Amino acid sequence: MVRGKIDMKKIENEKRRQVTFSKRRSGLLKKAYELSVLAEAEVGLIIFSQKGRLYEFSSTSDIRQIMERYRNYTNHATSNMFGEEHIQQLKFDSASLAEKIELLELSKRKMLGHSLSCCSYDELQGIEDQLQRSLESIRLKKAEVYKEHIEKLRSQERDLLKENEELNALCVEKSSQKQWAQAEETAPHTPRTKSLGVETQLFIGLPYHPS
Amino acid sequence: MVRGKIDMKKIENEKRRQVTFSKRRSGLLKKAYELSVLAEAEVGLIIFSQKGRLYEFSSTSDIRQIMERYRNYTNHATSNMFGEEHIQQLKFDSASLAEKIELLELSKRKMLGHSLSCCSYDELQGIEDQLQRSLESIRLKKAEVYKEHIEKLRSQERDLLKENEELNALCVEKSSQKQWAQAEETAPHTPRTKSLGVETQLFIGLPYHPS
DNA sequence: AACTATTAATAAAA
DNA sequence: TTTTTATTAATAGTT
Repeated sequence: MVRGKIDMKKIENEKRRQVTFSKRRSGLLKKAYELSVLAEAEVGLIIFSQKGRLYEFSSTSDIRQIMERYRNYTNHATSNMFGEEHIQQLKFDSASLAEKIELLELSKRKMLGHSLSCCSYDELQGIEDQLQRSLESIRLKKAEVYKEHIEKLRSQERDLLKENEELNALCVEKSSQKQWAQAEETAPHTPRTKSLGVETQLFIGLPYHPS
Repeated sequence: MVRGKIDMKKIENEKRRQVTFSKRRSGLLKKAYELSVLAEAEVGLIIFSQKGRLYEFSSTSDIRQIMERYRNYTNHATSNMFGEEHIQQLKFDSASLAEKIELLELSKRKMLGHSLSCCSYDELQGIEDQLQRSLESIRLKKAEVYKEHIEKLRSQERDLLKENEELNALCVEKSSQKQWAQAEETAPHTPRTKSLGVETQLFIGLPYHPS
């Protein structure tokens, strides 16, 4: 290369080898950087010295991303479900979820009237307003549910009254058809209704029907 | 670099960038090779072009060896980080966090008076009671903050009045010293203290500073 | 892809 | 190691 071009083979002189490693290493890292910048390429470079020391360059924040891309590129068959990138993603997800929970819990505590020490007056006012609005929503909803419930009961009542009426009519009809009039006179209806089960109670429950 | 040294930033001209990528890529690969030979280093180099094409160099037969070595080197402590068990754990964590968020968000929506459709009457009543309690907490806290604020203002007022008094005394003293007696009599001090607002007090209070 | 002017890299020395 | 120096290598712009 320079000033006495050297053979392209291992430098046997340890000192010289060490120096050359040091210089060329930084040159290589620099060139890797330049390529990634100038041509917007994704470059990952790993160097282990003879002594086992690690030097690296990555155009991305984490060289593992590039290693992952390499893995996907070379054998996309092997799903990357065990790739480090995937793990990093999962960790990141967990962290952001945890953060979200933190915020939600604080907000909830404040809504519950706790952890208020750090609140400014304005924030307190904001929470109060929100609670007031919530209370209104809740009360409206409650009234709505209550109304529905009443409505349902009324509707049931109407149905039952109607059924009752029909049953009464049926009874009257039957007794006249079969000409049990005499028997009827000596033994009025009451005993008959007495032994009826569930149906009967409804029958009894609504005697004051106006119609 | 050469013949019109270029800025170390992305080359915008696509053609030029492509050419530079090509030239520098081979230069980089060559240098990586030379370093691995001369210094007997273990070198792994991965390059992805902008179009996603892969170029690589490895001093070993398989760059994965180097990637593996890298992984061992960087997280020898967390050796089990690629175990399936660990991944399952992370997934489980994420899922339970997400579930927790779901619950918190629903609870929050209810507290905000939304998503009430699915609530029973009793639940609505419970939320109302809670909101009512929260509102009380908030109002107590608000009152407390308000009181503190008032107290602070009062204290400031006291301090300022005191300072004012001292300054007045000083003025009187000075005016008599300087024999301004006549001017002082026609314009007495009182109007000065009368119209004090918080900011104004400081503003007005200091022009009379003795120094 | 080849050429060439010019800068960058670096081997050797200090 | 770092700096200096002499020399080659790399490469930007051009053809």
